[in-house]
Amino acid sequence: MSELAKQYDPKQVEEKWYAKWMEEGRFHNESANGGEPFCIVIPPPNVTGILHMGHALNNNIQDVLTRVARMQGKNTVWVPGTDHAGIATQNVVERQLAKEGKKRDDLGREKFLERVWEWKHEYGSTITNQLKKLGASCDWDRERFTMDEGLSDAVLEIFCRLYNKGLIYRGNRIINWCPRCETALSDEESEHIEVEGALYHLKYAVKGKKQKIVVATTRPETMLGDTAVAVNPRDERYKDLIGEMVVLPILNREIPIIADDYVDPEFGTGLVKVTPAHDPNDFEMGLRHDLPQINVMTDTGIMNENAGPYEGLDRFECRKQLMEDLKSGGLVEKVDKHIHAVGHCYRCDTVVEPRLSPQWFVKMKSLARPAIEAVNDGRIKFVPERWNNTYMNWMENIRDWCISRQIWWGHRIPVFYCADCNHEWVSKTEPEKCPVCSTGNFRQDEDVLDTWFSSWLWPFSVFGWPNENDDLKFYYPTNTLVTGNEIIFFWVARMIMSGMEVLGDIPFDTVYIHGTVRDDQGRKMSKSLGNSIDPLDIIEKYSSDALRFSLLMITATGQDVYINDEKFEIGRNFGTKIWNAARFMEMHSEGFDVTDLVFNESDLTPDDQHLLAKLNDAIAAVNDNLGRYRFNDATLALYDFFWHSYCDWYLEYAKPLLYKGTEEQKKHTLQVMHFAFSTALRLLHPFMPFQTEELWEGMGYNHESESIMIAPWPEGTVVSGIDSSIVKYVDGKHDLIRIGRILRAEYNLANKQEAKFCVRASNGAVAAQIEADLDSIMAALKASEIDVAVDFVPSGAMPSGISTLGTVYMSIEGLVDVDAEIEKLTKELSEVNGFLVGVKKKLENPNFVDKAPKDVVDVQRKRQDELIEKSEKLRKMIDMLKG
RNA sequence: GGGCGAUUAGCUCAGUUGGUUAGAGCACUACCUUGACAUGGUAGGGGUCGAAGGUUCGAGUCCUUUAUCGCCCA
Repeated sequence: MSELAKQYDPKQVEEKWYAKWMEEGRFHNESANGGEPFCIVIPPPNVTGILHMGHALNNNIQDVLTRVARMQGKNTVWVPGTDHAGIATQNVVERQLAKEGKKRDDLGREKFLERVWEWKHEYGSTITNQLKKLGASCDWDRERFTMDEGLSDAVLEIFCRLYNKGLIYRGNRIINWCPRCETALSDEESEHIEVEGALYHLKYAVKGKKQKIVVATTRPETMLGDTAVAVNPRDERYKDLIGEMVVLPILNREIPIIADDYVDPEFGTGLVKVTPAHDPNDFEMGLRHDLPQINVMTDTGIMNENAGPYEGLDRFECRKQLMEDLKSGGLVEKVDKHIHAVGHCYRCDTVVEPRLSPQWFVKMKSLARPAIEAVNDGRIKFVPERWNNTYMNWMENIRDWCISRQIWWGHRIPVFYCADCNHEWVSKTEPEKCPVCSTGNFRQDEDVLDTWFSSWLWPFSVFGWPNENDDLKFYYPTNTLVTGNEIIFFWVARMIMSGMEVLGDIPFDTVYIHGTVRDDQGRKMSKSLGNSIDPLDIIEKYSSDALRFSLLMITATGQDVYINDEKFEIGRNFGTKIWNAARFMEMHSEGFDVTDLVFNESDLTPDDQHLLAKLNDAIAAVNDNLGRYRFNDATLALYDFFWHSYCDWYLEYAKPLLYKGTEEQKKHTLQVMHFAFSTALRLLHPFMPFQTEELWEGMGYNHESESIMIAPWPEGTVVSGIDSSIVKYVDGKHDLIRIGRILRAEYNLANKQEAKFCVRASNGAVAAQIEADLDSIMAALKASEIDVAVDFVPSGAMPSGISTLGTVYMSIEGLVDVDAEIEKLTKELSEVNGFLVGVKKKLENPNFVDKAPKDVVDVQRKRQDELIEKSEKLRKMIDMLKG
């Protein structure tokens, strides 16, 4: 046993152990080692990312699951990695270039990609290094990156397979376009945010009539691309207008009034403008009515030549200018405030422009079917279960996935076009010639794939798919996927689909969805709000263990977590408590052999049994709660055991034995203590890996296993032969001690003052139990003497309280100067009564009650109640003393 | 508009299948530097469980209605 520092120094300890674990290869495993597999794949963070509290929570949970499985002896692998975050990373490097006054086009595609790789090599491991600070026991030998050769191969492979199956196609459709990133986005990447906009009511003239009609729109600038006006065919108001032409203001284009069921007669005026090139519904309508599609904007959101006089204006500038022009032409009926959800780019927050554009899509319907079944029949379980609904709802209404992006950083679409014969084909490798006409005159598609098109393969691509191999066979399907709700659609659902499609099997059996980490006002942590709490700061200030333990303790299953700095004191204080308990044991363990913790069960005292029963309970609680992903309850059980059962009760019980007991008693007590402590330490390890390892070594428990990481995980009942009636007796004893302490507190006995107690036990058996156990009770109560009798009758000044084992009396004779106490209390009583008279007088005065502010009156009422109570208490005490 | 979640102590939250007196941490009050620990100990105050109705021997928990807040989808 080495000597424990008086104060625990987490910084040095945490660094030391992580390095050592790495060095000893404790995180690594492989299929060849056999056994029962346990595997988690990390939700790969953005390579541009820096660790935030959400990551901390997410990885904490994964690490707990991983460490438990490892201790259970499973062949455990937690695969780490990052994704290449196409748009985000490209943005970062473009910003870098901008500082040099350059654009990506200045470099060209190849040179630009070199720059991105340079950036990746320099900064790309920021987040993985931060994960190490958390204590994440990832198998770093298996670290993957979605742009790695192997994973890129998987992407091309699946693309070709789906293309050849007809599940990938190119189509000219309305997609979400980010004018800042200049790329298409998938529906999921356009975040709907409620904004206060306006509903503009515009007047269009009906051709050949004096009549003007009014259409309502939220995006007036798209009017320039209108090719029809639509009404509901059943709308009586406009029946006569169907088939007429209207003249589009400004451009004076003549467009028809059409009838379509899509139009909601209740919305706006019941007349809507139709812009097939800029709205998905209008697009559909346009197809039904064979309308022209007029795109009025460029890639960067500038009005194009179709916008007539507005060409060259930014879309929002155009909106302003156009409205002014219409207003001065008397063509605006009104402008109403209107709150609506507007799509924003999830990478740069720019307002997304729905826009007609040729893009690549994945047909999702047939992929979704087996994925729906897998969840429906319970092969994949969501925890909490309610996320099933979210998943199902999305899956059952799934739309095709736009996978092409007009950026450079990513997997280039492996589609080739022949310039001579127009043949289009896919190839994983760079082709030499057109397979149809053999010309070398062909080109590859310029676009790259959505980043999620690589991460949806993650559970098997990390194991080398499409190459068949033992690791893939052994670890797939993986076990638990741990993630936040915000990527159920982006990632979780798609992984299930790809897994079912490619391997015909689920990618994981459980999806645990944890909550979002928020600040203490419930706001999402964000850089722009400046309310982020950096996990690294918390580690610096408290410790990684404290961060981990606190975070799990305050995170109820699936609920959002509200945090502030102070919450992490929970974990720090808990760590300190355990450290000091260990130091206490160490102080008394000189000459004690920690390798011999086998005690004779028949020698167990009531308190021993009570402690060991609580240990059994804690083991059951931790295992049960982990099984149900109730991490907060698991940590609470540990907290309660260490702090209350172990420190508050057992350690205090042990003190007299260790200080004054016989050698036999000392040895026995230490055996029980070390047994319980080392067992509980193992139970705590997944939650506080560093400190538990430090203590495992410091206390000398490493004779059992070199590292606590691989010590056996406590399961089931670790001590048998515990008599539940004795455990119940000790509960009663604790209650009795509590009552005794209340008496001491009520009479203000100083700590050092010993008091005489009497217990009228509820029956003879209990009396005998107490008699046999008197020393420990006397120590806990600082009693000079305890009389135990079933028929005790108090005499003199003996206040009492009722405990489950019987009535407890405390003699205050000699301890309290009765006369002086009576005098003191009487004085206090008259003072209280004086106040009471004053308050009553006030409250009986109707002027006061009616005219004074309610708050003030309430304060006085409350004060009256308090004074009455106090007065009665004092009178009782005085009577007792006079008694 | 549809779906989901939340509403319990001053604050942040637990409360599982309906079951004794509704718990924890923080904060607060009093006392305590005793021999592990003041990042601590002992004791204490603090709740009409958002509102209304219903089912039940019994409701924080189940049902209905409703209010407020948040999230997702359209």
